[in-house]
Amino acid sequence: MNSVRTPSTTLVIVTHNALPPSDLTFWSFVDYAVRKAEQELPSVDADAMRMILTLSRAASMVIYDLESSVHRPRGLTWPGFRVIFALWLAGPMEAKTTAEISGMSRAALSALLNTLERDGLIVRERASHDRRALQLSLTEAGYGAILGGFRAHNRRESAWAAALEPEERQEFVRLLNKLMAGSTDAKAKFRN
Amino acid sequence: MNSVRTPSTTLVIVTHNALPPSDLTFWSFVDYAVRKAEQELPSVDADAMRMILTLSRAASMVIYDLESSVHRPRGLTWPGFRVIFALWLAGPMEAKTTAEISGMSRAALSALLNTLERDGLIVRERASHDRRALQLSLTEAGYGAILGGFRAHNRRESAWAAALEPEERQEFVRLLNKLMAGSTDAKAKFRN
DNA sequence: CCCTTTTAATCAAAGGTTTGATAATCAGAC
DNA sequence: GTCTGATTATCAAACCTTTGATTAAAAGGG
Repeated sequence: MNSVRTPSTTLVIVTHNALPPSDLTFWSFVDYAVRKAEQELPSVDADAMRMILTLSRAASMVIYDLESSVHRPRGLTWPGFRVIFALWLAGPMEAKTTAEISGMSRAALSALLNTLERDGLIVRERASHDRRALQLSLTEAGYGAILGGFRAHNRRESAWAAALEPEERQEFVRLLNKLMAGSTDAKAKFRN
Repeated sequence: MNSVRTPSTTLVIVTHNALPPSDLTFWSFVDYAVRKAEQELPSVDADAMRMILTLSRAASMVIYDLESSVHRPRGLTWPGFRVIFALWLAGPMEAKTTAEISGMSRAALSALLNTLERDGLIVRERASHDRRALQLSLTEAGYGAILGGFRAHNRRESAWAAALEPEERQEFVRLLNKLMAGSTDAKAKFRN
């Protein structure tokens, strides 16, 4: 276990990258995992692994913070926020479009709309030109919810963004855009 | 609607940032949303908004691709993968630690373990030193699943990472780390 | 040693997601 | 016009997540 105990001192021998699993955190695990995977599986693409693991965990932490500190206290879930956010900025639109721009499948949106409609935030109406289609729009309450919710949301975004210099933020966005631009090459699978 | 039709041509007048909502995609909505929010709410911190929106959507796309193209076809969900991935690299450990490093609450892990145990991928055992605690470990099947699953996962990570130059990947990871380092300043809320 | 507090895990209810099926409507071919 | 195939929305089952109890065991103070 790399530790030697005497009556008065504890000597810990840290070998390159040891860190007892019980001291790992969600974030420090990234480093640990990449090193361990390289030992375990020499053929691993460690740079790619580190990049994607770091990206997914960072996003997870930011989103968890926004949802739990801003939206849940106001009675909204993260997906619920995404939907009324889209309706706020893009205006009334067909459900199909809402699903696309808020990043969920048509089936997931269907279920989510039951809650949003019950809570009086949105209205479902049959489209006039196509009787299959649904037209979605915000109610007054929905408009109020997104206005207040987004203000608080954006304040929290500011707090996060303050960790980077303005030029770093710009470079960061550029890199994310470049990464996504390559998604077609990577033949990535997208939502229905 | 900014478009004029003649018998032989269609002239589209693109005013700075118009784009009918029905043509928006999950990704192009980022740009649209930031511009629209600036009009709608002049006090918005647009840089922070763009940064966090871009981050969350990029991560969502990458994760959706990995889950739907790699893990679901192999019978694993994304959270299920995260758990056996952690057990693979950090070795047998207490459930509390597994929850922390795989990024879920203890309650969520409890539910997830029912599935993983039923599928024969992990074993739950009572810890000897503390009869409240659970000791988790991979079964042979679990080990096989993560080995094959991670190889495919890492190949897909490589495909994504190929969009950036090596130095860009490094800078990208540096920026993500800096962003997370600031999370304490931002007083972010973390999972239980 | 007993009592209180803390900690580990689970349960319960409500909600959101996935995949795969079903019902209704539209669009194009004949 | 009618039939066939595509499109829109919903449903159903299985699963994961959240918050807020509850149960059981350990830790600490008197």
